Amino acid sequence: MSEGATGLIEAGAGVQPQAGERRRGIDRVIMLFEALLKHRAPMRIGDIAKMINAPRSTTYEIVNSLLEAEMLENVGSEGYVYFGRAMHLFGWAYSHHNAHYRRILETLDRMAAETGETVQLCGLRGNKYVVLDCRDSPGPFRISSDVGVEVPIPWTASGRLLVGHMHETELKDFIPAADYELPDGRVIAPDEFFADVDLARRQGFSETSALADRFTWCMAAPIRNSHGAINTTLCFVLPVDTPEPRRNQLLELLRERARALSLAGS
Amino acid sequence: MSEGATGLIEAGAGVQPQAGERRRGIDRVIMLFEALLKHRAPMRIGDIAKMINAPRSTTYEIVNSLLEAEMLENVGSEGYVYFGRAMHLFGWAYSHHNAHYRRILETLDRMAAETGETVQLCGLRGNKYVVLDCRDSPGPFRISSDVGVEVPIPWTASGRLLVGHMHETELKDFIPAADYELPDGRVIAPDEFFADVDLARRQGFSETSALADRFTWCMAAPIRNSHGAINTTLCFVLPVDTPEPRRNQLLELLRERARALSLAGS
DNA sequence: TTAGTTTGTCCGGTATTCCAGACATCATGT
DNA sequence: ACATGATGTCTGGAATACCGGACAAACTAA
Repeated sequence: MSEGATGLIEAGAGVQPQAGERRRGIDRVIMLFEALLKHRAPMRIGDIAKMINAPRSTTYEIVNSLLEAEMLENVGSEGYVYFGRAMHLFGWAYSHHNAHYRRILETLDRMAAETGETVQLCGLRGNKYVVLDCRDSPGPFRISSDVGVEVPIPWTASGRLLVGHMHETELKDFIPAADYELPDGRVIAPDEFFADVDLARRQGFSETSALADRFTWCMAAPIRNSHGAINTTLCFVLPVDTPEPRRNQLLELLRERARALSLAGS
Repeated sequence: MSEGATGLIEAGAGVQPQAGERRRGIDRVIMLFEALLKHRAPMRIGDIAKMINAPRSTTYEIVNSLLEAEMLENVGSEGYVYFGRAMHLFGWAYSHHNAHYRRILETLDRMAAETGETVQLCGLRGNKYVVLDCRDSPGPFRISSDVGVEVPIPWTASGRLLVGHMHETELKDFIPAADYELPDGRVIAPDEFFADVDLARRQGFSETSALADRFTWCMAAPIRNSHGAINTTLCFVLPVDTPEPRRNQLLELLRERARALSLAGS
């Protein structure tokens, strides 16, 4: 247990400043992109070098190659770089290459329009939960900037569904111990979490209230791929004080749409 | 003149099968992504190797690295790979990192909803024109799959605006001679094109009818960045037989919205 | 001014990546 | 049955990509 699982993510920024290790250009590139994603804002080359723990000269060379390929882009007056136009095209290609994903995005649009609530598409990335796309409620000010930000699985309703295929022993290895601690300091008992996962699997949806955030009620329903596995979830993010009848109505809609998007019958 | 400009794009697929040339991993990665984008569908590793002219063993190693980073993804039963989830997140980060781009996308949504027509956001990529994003008209069946596909500049209305900052001599070097030939075999006289570019610059918009496609009328208006340069264009794609009054009305809307999105006053 | 920090570029050497090729499997066709 | 071709893995060796470090220039602070 403990945190053996994090060992997989050796590219994690910052840690292990062990010097003198030569690495491949490809690996540097991957680390660079993940660092940029984590930072979520343009960075200067020197800072990138520090963040991915690479020599400055190497970083310059890599960044220049990527700039030329438009995978990175100069932003602002001097020295800052961020993702470039090519990335946008690659990402667009990813999200439209199959009819399935396109249908999911259309559903997202429709649900947001019909209900006026915040709708999200969620998935896993390594051993963390991420929002893959979202449509924000026009009402409350809730900025849609958390797409791609990694969040501990136990903090989320979707997370409980997305790990539904794992046994308890696997889960213990998979989820870092630190991830059971909520942002406000409370700690979720792992056994309680495992029970939640089990419940979510049996009832085919998951709800959390005031978990990662004291003011939100989250509900998630699974989208299954052609093998019946859960790749992504559909998810409503509601104000906690949403009246129960409306919650039930929305949950019904959510489950129906998620079922319609799933590829395999039971 | 002739086609000296294409020399810049040495990563262009297929050509120059000269063997025995060692290349950096980074360059292989870039070529791989561009090949995938051009192909617009999942590919097998062996075919990728041929397409980017790399040794098979090298290609396997690179692909596996990228798979692990989720920049590529296995698709289908066996052996096919395409862009992965990480690409989607990187691309999302690109298109949302600044308020400007977000406003552009919202405008795209609004214009599509208001008019029911096909709206596109266009830009340059190297010496080609590309659609960066689009909202399709619900009416005619026009599939929105041309985002990211490179098209010769002279085929498009937007292209005439996007090269407006260049002198005639620059343009001659910049645009490959072959790009003046339309898909149906007609050839645009370069001088005529230069005159079009000049006209577009002076009147602040550009229109083409039945150019790249016999059945469409395109109109484009420039979005200027804070330096007054034209980075992207907003564009309507209409049926050629759209009545003139409506065309004028749409053109007015287009110019107004594009102006509102531009950052610098004149 | 001086001293300190950061940026961008360049260069020589070596640790390593990338390449060529072999090999076992599997699929397909005749 | 055999022949053909593609897939995925592995290995040794040589070309070179990456690294450390130096350098000039620009910027800041006192």
